[in-house]
Order: sequence, then structure tokens, then C-alpha cells
Amino acid sequence: MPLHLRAGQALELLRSIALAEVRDDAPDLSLRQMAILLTIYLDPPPHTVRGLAAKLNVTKPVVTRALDTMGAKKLVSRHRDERDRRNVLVKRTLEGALYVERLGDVVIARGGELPL
Amino acid sequence: MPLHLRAGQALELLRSIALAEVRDDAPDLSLRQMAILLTIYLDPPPHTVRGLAAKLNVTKPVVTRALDTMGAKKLVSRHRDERDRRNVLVKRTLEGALYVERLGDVVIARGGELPL
DNA sequence: CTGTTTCGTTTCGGTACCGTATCATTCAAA
DNA sequence: TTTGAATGATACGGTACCGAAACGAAACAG
Repeated sequence: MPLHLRAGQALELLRSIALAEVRDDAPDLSLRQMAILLTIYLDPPPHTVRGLAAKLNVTKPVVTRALDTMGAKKLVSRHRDERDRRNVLVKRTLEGALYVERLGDVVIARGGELPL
Repeated sequence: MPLHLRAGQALELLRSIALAEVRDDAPDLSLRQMAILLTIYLDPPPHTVRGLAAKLNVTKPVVTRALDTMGAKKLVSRHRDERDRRNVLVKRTLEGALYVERLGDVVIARGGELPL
């Protein structure tokens, strides 16, 4: 059964998500970083810096910096493309998959608490 | 794998929200700021710096800085409490209400696909 | 080879944020 | 009236981020 959210419920869901991220000591990503991370984990590979920048409508340095930060947190990894060594291929990691999975759980859990 | 499907849709919802915020030239708030803003607009007043800090489990300077930033963007306003001049009362603005309403629209637009 | 284009990265100046600690103002109790 | 507590703002050192520009490496075209 599809959920038909009313405005107040939609905003409560959004606040629950934001709150869960704020309260936890989980790696708190900016919205940009979250959009990049979710794209990597939801869209089929391969993912390149340029491709991600174009898809999200941000500049390349933004992607590079986001990959720096999330790479330090082991949420993604970078590898040179051996077929075209100009390219960098962005790949998923176990830690990143767990983080994304937990993120989905938060949405589902909080969504389930909404009064319908 | 029905569980996987539901998780995937929850994450798509989350990505849609993040993407909408990234692509627009809308004031891009951090998750902390968003949690503060939504609390102001969803919970009944009055809202004080200390109260918000306690409710969100963050320090007072975090709230002060968030109010600085969002105040500059006219999303909230601050007023001294005349009954106890130590307090600062945080109030809603027209611009803030419009921003929050738009935020709810984004969730609703994508939320119909989220099964619960 | 020698440009030229395409990558991703780095640099630059500037802004915003963090947590801790401290501040001035205000109120309230001794 | 003086002392203490409470509130919100600010100083500090550090980190991360932004857009624009310049950069080196790699691929490509002639």
C-alpha cells in the first residue's frame, strides 16, 4: 500500500532523519556528500569523478573533496582506471554499504512510526 | 528480496531529497541546521537557544551559529524575551515557512513510492 | 614527435563550522 | 546588596568546505 504523506507527516519524517543523524556520532555527511554517496550506492557502476559531478550538477573539485573525506572514513574507495589512466573509478566498500544500509533503516523505522 | 526493495526505495527517497537541495540554489543547510529549523517549525513555541540545544543534544554555540546563519537568510528571527531578558526567543518568518513548505513538497513528491 | 583535449587534483583566498572555554548580561536568592 | 546561577554570545585553534583558476598526467589528433 503506497503511503500518501501529508505535509506535516512528511516534515516529521525529514526531521526524524536529520535528528537521527545529528544525535548519533555517525559520520555526519553534508547533503552534498550524502547525495554523492547514495548515487554511488544506488546507481550502477562505473562511477567517475566527472560523471558524478555532471549527474549532481556540481563542480569536479566538490566531488574530489567529498571523495577525500568519505575515503578517509572508508565509505568509498578510489582506483585508477587501467584502461584509461586519466579516469578514477569510485568503488563501494563494506563500511560504506553498512552505512547506507543503516541510513535506509532509519528512514523505514521513522516512517513506520508516522501516524497514518 | 522484498526487504531489499523497500530499503532501496527508502534510500531513493533520501537521495531525491538530498539531490533536490543540492541542485537548487536554495539555502543549503547542514543536517544540523535542518533539524533545528524543522524543530522550530514543527514544535510549539516558545523556542529558546538552550531548549533547542537540549532537544537536539547539541551544544549552545551550535545553536547560536545556526541561528546566525539561518537568521542571515531570513529563515528564522530572534527576539529578547522581555519577561526574562536572559532568554532569546526564536520565531518563525515568512521566508522560513515557505522554505519548510517547499521541503515538505519534495518529500511528498517522492514519498508516495515508499512502502511501509 | 608536437600540439590539444580530457581527466582528476591541487592551490588560492575566503567563509563557515566544530568543541572548549570564557564572556557580559540578567535574574534571584541570601 | 552582594553573591551565585542561568542564558546566550563570543574567542580561540583547528578543520572542512566553497568557486575559480592553474596544474600534471594521460590520451589523442595531426
